[in-house]
Order: sequence, then C-alpha cells, then structure tokens
Amino acid sequence: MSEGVEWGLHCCVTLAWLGDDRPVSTARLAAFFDLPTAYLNKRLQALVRAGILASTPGARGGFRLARPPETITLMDVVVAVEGPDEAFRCMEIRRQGAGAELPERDFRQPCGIATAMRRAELAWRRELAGQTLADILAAAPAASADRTRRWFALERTGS
Amino acid sequence: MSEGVEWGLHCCVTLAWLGDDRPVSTARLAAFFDLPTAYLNKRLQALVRAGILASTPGARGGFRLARPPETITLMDVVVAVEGPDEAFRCMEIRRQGAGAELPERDFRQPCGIATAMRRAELAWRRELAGQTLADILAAAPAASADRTRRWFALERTGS
DNA sequence: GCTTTCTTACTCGGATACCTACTGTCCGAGTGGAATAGG
DNA sequence: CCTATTCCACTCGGACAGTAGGTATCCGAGTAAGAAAGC
Repeated sequence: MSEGVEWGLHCCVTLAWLGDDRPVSTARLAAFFDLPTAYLNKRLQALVRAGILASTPGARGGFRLARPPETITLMDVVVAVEGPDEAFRCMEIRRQGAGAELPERDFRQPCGIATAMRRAELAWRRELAGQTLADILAAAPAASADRTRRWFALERTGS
Repeated sequence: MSEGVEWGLHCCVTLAWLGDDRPVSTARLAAFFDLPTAYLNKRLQALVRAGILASTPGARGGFRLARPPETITLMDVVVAVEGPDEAFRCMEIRRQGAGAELPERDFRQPCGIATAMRRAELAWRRELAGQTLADILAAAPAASADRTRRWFALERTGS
C-alpha cells in the first residue's frame, strides 16, 4: 500500500486537532512530519479532490478539513489516496488458454476465487468504513493534541 | 496486489481437481491458462517453499498439492506469494520532524492510526484464513472440474 | 529373454534484463496582505 | 489620519525526472524414463 495513506491520515488528524479556524500550509505539515513538501502537497490535492480537505490559495493559505471528523471514515481517506479499485482484481484467467473456446454460458457463474477474495476485501473495507476520524481523535492521548497545537502556534510566531 | 496470487490460487484449484496421482508440469499449467511459463514457475516455487505444493524434478516431473485441500487456506496462498508483511506498515512518522526530540515515554502508546489500519487488515486476514481450498472446490461447478481433467488427459496423450 | 548401463529429453531452480508505477522535484497561475502614495 | 492602489511574497496546482519492485526471460543442475548393449 502507498506510503501516502499514512501521510494523509496523520495530516487529517493534525488538521482536526488544529481546528478549522485557519488553514495550514503544506510546508508546515511537511516540516512537522519531516516529509518531502511537494510530494505531500500532491497527496493533499488528492484529498481535496475527494472532498475530505478544503484548500485555500494565496498567502496565508493552506488546507483544512472540509467536513466534521465524524463524517470522515478511514475508508474515505484510503480511497482518496490509493484509488477506488480493489487490491485483488480478477483477470479472468479461466477464460484464457484452454477456456478461450468455451461458450459464454459456462462463465455465467462468477469465478469462485474472485468471489472469495472479494469477500475478504469487503470485510477490510467494512472495518475501515466503520472507523471515523473522530474515533481516532478520541483514542489518541490529549497530550499529543496539545503538543501539536503548541508546536504549530510556536512555529507561526517564531523564526 | 500481485497478479501471481490469482495464478497461484487457480493452479492450486486445478491441481486439486487433477488429484495427487501424478505431478503436473509448469508448461502444462501455463498452456492451460495462457501464462508465461518461466514466470509462473517462479511463483509455483514460492508455493513449494511455503509447503503448499510439492515439486518433483526430472522427466515426468511437476507439481502437486503437498497437503489436503481442507488444510490449505487462502491466507496461506496469499502469504506464500505476496510475502508475510502487511500491506499498511506504520513508518512512525509521528516520531519524525517535530516529534524527534520527544522522550521515549511519549510513544509508549502505539500509533492510533496504525492500530486502526491493523484492525482492518486483521479482519481481511481472518476472512482469508477462514476459507480453505476445499470450500472453493465445493462452490465450483462439477462441470468445470470435469472439463479440466479431460483437457489435461487429452493434452497428455495428444500431440 | 533379462539385466545392466548409457544416453537423452524433460523438469525444476536460481540468476539475469525489462518495464510499469510509486516516489520525488520543479516551475507557473493565482490570491491575500502589506506597504505606499495620495487626498 | 484615512483610503485607494500597487507591489510582492506566499500558496496551491499540475507537469516533469528518478527509482524500486513486480514482470518476464534465459540458462544450468538434476532426475527419471527409455533405448541399447551385453549376458
């Protein structure tokens, strides 16, 4: 799985902690996590396209959460960064080679392997869709949120 | 996810249908599914290392199932082909950048994001571990098994 | 005719290139803010 | 002192290279079968 998923989730949590009052620039977030600025920006753009973040252009611009943390599931973030297509995709190799000349009716029933893999992936998606950003926030220690807010406040005024 | 997972699963199902009496060569399996022979062989080797298949060298050699289909889970095949490490791996970016100078005790509690992602992945693995090769065989139509057996028998005697 | 030996063809197994996609980087368009000049 | 204007620095956004991992391929080691020669 892409590394950007972890980045996106951490940035969403951070933005939730910082509140919606003023946007946070990519450079600030990248400095906070020691990540490549431009590449992180690319990933945040994906979150904007998915309607998870809202971007503010211009000076003092940046990103903020587009909607309340209770309405943002981990599934939303994963799909936004990783793409909507599932990990296991059936290539229908049963129709290749020897099965190429078989009539269409022999493949009316879906591939059992694809069905089984799909079932597992649905369980994964269901678990991700059941966890919202608010749950992550609730589970995290309050001290982390405080430190994060303090760091961003200091950097804003400091050198 | 690697394409080889689908290949491995289909080959296991095919080998189960053909029975354990005589091994099947990579060339025969590759012809049956119209796959690159050498690359398929590489993947079958991975299944041998995992103890799922058994290889017989020499003329008339090939692969067969190493153990009964009831004891082979989809998880076993996926791990054998894809590797044991999970898809989402926490890089602990919370410790990078601003968090680099924090004391160790602040990270005693595991990362909440990693925990949530791990929970979803455990659900996926549990679903895969609950499905055995025997379940796939039972769900598949008997006609497919017959056709497969017939094709491999014909190819063996034919040109 | 039977046994032993040798050849041979076929198989797995690992070492070697290629290619897609993720990772990383750069520059331009656009915007808000601040300084400045004028009234 | 207040206001309108101009300039500027900062931000996002998409277009452009670099690199790791998956994909594909080839060749060598090893084995069992089969043919051939000898008894």
